[in-house]
Amino acid sequence: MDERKTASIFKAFCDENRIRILKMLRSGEKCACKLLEELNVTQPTLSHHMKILCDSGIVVGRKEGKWMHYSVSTEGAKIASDCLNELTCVSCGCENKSCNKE
Amino acid sequence: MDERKTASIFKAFCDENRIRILKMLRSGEKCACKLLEELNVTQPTLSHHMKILCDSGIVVGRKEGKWMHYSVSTEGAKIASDCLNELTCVSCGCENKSCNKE
DNA sequence: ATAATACATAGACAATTATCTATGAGAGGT
DNA sequence: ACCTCTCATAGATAATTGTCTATGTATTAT
Repeated sequence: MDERKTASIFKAFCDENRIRILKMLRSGEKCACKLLEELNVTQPTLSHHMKILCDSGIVVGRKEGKWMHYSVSTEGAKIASDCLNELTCVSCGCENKSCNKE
Repeated sequence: MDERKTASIFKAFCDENRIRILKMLRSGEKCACKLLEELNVTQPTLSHHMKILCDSGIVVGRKEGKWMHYSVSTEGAKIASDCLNELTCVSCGCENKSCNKE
């Protein structure tokens, strides 16, 4: 995966309001209006953050009538997790410095 | 962990040059001068990125004479990984929406 | 058809960040 | 003591990002 794409994935996690949104989504799918109630931002600002979260693949949206329901994407989360592990060599499980050698 | 701290951890991963640096560090500890050779940035810019990486806990520095050697912190990487899993509920291993309910 | 509701998009603006040049600090070599 | 080398810090600047107001687009209710 290229650096640009990797960076875009982790942008999901580097804003305080987006972290708050993700925490709210841990308990399951939430309507945008519900998220809006609990964040001190305007509706367009929430929309902006949801776009970043969806673009990163971490969150998926589902339209239902007038409402948008957002939830954490299991697949997106796995990709992010794998990506982080690959970058930090946690997953290899070895103490060998030569692992992951370029 | 509060949102501010969480965001600061993941800032390590949301810049293309920092991703490149992390990739270089996968093969083990590297001198700053070595990293500088492979990145198209000036020395102060590299220094700036290394500070962010160290502040996030993902990277640790070791001074040796005139040189600074940087490497990925296994502990920092584990914290980041746990943090990501907690945020995206990957680690719980269940399909139950009620898990992680706030 | 009209109005109301929920969300997205456009554009402006302020805060943050990435980058640079210039300089400072510490370590070694002559 | 002086110079050189490596890295950090300070300050300036441009690019990016987060936020707002205003407006547009669907969808639903009357």
